[in-house]
Amino acid sequence: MASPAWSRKADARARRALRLHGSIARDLGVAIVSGRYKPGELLNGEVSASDRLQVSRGAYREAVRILAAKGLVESRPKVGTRVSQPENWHLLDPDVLSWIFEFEPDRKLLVDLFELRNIVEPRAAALAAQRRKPEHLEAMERALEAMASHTLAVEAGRQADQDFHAALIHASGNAFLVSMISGVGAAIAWTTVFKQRDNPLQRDPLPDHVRVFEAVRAQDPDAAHAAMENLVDLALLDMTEPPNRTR
Amino acid sequence: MASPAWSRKADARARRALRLHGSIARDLGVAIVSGRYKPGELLNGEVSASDRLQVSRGAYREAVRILAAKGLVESRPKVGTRVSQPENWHLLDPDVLSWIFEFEPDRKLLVDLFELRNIVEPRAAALAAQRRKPEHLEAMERALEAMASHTLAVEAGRQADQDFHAALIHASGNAFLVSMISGVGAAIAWTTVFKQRDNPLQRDPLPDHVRVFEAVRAQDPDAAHAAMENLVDLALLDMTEPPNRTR
DNA sequence: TGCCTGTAATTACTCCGACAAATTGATGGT
DNA sequence: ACCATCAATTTGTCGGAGTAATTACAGGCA
Repeated sequence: MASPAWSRKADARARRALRLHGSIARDLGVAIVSGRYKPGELLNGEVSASDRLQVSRGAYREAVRILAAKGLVESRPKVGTRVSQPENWHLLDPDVLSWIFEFEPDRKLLVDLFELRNIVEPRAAALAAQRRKPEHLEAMERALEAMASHTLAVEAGRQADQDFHAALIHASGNAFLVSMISGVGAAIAWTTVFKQRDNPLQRDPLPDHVRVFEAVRAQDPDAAHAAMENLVDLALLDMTEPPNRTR
Repeated sequence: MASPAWSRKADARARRALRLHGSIARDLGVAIVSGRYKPGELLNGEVSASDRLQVSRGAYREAVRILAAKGLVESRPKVGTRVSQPENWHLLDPDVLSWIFEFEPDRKLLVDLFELRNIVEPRAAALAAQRRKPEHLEAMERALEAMASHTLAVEAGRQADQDFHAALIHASGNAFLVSMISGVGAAIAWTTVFKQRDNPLQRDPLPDHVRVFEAVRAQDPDAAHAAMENLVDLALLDMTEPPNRTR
């Protein structure tokens, strides 16, 4: 729970970048999604809360506005600000997603996320195979090359992985898919950090990606669908396989 | 609690419910998603903007925080608050969705939304067929009865339609699907209002829903998938068929 | 010329203190 | 017992003042 020394500086930098109200929102947000504030629970009044946090009432109010915009809380005059029921949370909001997977790799939610990915990405790949334009192929190819030269163990490699999926989704031409997957991809990449640290991946994920790319380039929707389904399934296995069963 | 009609009074009530900062956020939000403020454009400074709107800087700032939380704008010191690129908008946020479809039934986005629904809902129905519990079946059955007694022309009927889909998604057991479809369903229901007004639906959508329900009750994933796919396809046809080609 | 550094100006950010509005719960009257 | 009214509490709104950060420009240096 104590933040390691290496992260203290990064924390401070992040806090400044988030502008106080943002960092307050983040702190309250993780407290909510991690269950420290339970649904239905009433937060402290604005005056006492802002006083306890040593910030002005305005800054605290802006933080609450952010959380309310993401469906985490609801404030009403006279009654106060209470934590919303989880079914009202905007789980696909990139910030909420990051707050969830930043500290709490909850098993159920992780499985649900991959289930969603398994539903959406194969179909997106099929659409991409039908609609992809030359620039999409170029972007995907660049990402594949970057994945080949780096690895998932380093930041650049994970970024390339994200870039590949992002380019593919863009090629699908559906604005909602683009909006959804950008945040989901970031959350998955975040969990990959832990995964790589605890139980480094042996299998090379590059061939799976190449197969998807080939199918998209060949304008074969069914093959793209199958290849992407296979990729996501394997990724889930990689993520959930028991830690370090060396043998 | 049916809203009698669009009235000035209802608007005023809604404004009060949104608490000024919420109504400002809504106004700015629709202005952005409708293109009146273009991506990359710089909004007026806080002082001039709040002065022009005749509100305090605090209220305006809270509105901007809401929009920033939904990815519509980005504000930085010294440069100001600028409209984000559309690919950064949180399109699946319920508020953003409602702002988009409240005034601008953009053809492309509507098709994209149904495409998303076509991807997600059949698979969700299949999952529901595997995981549904008695309470889910009861909720779906109640919704079907309500759909039968009312019609899509009245608010109660549309609500029942939404309830049916919501119950089915809940039965899928995937938290992210639940979070996504709640807002999507509301947006689609909103477009249905226009649709019903301009070109009333002849076909009775109830049998399609019943087929989905039967498949889920029978725990037949494939049948549920097919029935739901058929339902969504027909719904899109109903929505996009040429207006009033009576003959 | 080209790059680097320091500085100034602009803008959002934060704070403070006060009052208004709304809703709940109690209180009093019928 | 019921209804209307009032008071208290909490969020909502307001205005102004000062702070911090970032850009852009100017100047020095190679």
